[in-house]
Amino acid sequence: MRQKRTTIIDLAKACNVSKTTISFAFNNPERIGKDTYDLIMQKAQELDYIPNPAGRNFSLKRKQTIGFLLPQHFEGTLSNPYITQVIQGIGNICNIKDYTLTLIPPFNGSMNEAVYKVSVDGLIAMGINVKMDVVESLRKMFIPFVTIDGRPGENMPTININDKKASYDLMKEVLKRGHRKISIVALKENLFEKDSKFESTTQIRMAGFEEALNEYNLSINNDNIYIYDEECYLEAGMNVAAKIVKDNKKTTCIVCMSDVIAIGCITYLKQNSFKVPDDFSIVGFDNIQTASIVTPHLSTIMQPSVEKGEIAAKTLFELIEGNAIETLHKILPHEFIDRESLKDIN
Amino acid sequence: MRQKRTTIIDLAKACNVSKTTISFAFNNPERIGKDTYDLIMQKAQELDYIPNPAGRNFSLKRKQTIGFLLPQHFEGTLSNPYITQVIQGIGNICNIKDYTLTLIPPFNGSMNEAVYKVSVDGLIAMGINVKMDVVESLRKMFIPFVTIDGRPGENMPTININDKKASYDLMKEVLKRGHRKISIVALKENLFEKDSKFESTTQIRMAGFEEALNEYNLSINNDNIYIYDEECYLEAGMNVAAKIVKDNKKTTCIVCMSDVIAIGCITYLKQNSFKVPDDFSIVGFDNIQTASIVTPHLSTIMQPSVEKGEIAAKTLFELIEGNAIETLHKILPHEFIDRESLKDIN
DNA sequence: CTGAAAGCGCTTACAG
DNA sequence: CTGAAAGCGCTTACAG
Repeated sequence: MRQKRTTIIDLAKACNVSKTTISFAFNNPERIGKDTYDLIMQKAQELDYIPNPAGRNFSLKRKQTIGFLLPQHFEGTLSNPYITQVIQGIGNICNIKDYTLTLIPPFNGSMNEAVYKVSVDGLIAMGINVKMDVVESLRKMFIPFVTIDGRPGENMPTININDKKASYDLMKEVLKRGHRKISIVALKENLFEKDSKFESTTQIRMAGFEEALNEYNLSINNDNIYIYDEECYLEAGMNVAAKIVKDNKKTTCIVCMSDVIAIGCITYLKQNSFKVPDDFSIVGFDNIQTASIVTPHLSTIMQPSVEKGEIAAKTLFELIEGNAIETLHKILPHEFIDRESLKDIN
Repeated sequence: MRQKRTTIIDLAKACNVSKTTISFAFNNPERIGKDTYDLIMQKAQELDYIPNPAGRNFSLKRKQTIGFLLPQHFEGTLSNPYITQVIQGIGNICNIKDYTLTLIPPFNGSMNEAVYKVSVDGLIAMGINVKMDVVESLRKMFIPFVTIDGRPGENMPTININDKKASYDLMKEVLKRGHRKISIVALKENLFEKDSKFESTTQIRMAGFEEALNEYNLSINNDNIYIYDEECYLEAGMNVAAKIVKDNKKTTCIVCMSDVIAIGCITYLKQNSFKVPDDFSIVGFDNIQTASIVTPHLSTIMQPSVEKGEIAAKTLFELIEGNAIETLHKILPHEFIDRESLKDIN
């Protein structure tokens, strides 16, 4: 076996033709003579020549890949089925376009550094805001991008559900069923959102909760409403349930901003001989598959995660191909799914 | 705002220096004078210059990304938590190396075509065999690669558990508890394995099952053992459970090659008022997180999925960096996890 | 401390 | 039908 990969020059020499002709053989065979073509293909076989996509892509000023900016490191991102499903959706479109999907973790904690070093035709991010550094970098680099669960801003395509309404709907259900002592488990803000000057999804959902609470003369600062912040892991859900039990505030319902956390709560409570929903009602957010597997089945807000990814990717490809996009800020439907974990205590 | 991305040439002109100097400013600032450096940085700001990683990478003959060859399209791959965890493991190492991870779906159904078009420093694949086309292509392209759950072959690093022993252990437990009428749900072979001349993980696990069965004077062809092939989806698990019920062969235990399928079975059976494990015992394979969430908790074979990914990635980076690797074929430990879904019927 | 030039592996407008 | 040459955006050995 040879020592280095065969290049177009090696093959050109071996065939006594120019690089141009080799290139044509592989990309526009109709432009060259049959004999030349046959010779080239035969020699290509002999020399194990496979055109190097890196060279081709560089010359064509494209990358044949789009990027997905992970909101956190891999472990924190891929352990959340909601995000995994968004990635599935993006992937479905990549499949159609024969593109690959580059997963981009923060480079030593910084999204912006990651963006600097990355080579993609376009980018999808979660939860970014027009005013963030990343957005400015992306613009300087002329990299098209769209954001999922980010705040709509000028000239930045976004895909969202109506988070405020969704969380309002969720809390409203909880209140309708008679719950007045409520523990809210919010999402710890991610890397993008650390900067408190930006409105985050967490904050928006809080506003939705508040609106529903107000209708019942309650508010987030009320003595009966308790707030917890957690990372989005099953274990975090178990820990927060332990805290809630220990705090002993007579909470009747735990409202989580994520199914993963809600399922963690259920798991902990069951392990510790509490009855769900008799001792504690629990609701979640996202409607991941496990929500309908866990016992009791989790009542939650369904959001179309795969579709979010698909629409984001479709939009991104429009941008990459230089086409106009119909709607800059797309809002997808959500729905309260009533299963077993929310009890009517009226 | 300008119309095109600023290049090194634009900046060189604006600063009245050579491209070399610009390049040094960004990569070896100690090699140039302070004044020149300051000027360059200031102009870079003004002109929104960010070095183009595509150019840099191409020049350096690297890609700063490794690839993961998806065994199927995105949806089928990412909906399996086992694979998602392998990807997490790979990602953990990418994080350390400041590399991105490129997910590569088959290009119109062909892994080989995908490989042809892709530009990565190295590749991790699942379930490939030395004799496959992909392997030959990868070699022609001088792309280092390692395979997870593939058949060990010369000069191809592999990461596996001992699948034969693991499935033997699993079946042995089932038999020890008195089960004699057993339905086995095998994995439908994936793209890589379609070619029946290659030994697949499915086949190896079957051999492990057989070995245990033989010890009890049973065999796969025995009248009491029923074989089903299914894709690795929850829905497929539900369907196969329906079939098993309908076939009415007095099966007492369903042995699945994947937790996803096993959980699908449980879900179906519960929905249809069967008791697990009283009416049917069920065991799985992988030990995904949901295995300990579903009721009854699933007894299964644990395999270290995240670690598989991590070791694969570490090995790949050794290859990329031209270092020697200690063990060509790594075998990781597995373990039978006894939970609630396998009943002793002795 | 700085620059001219060659090179990374291709594509393609242009000429013949 | 085929080729010489310029170009994609950088890096770097070499010279001064």
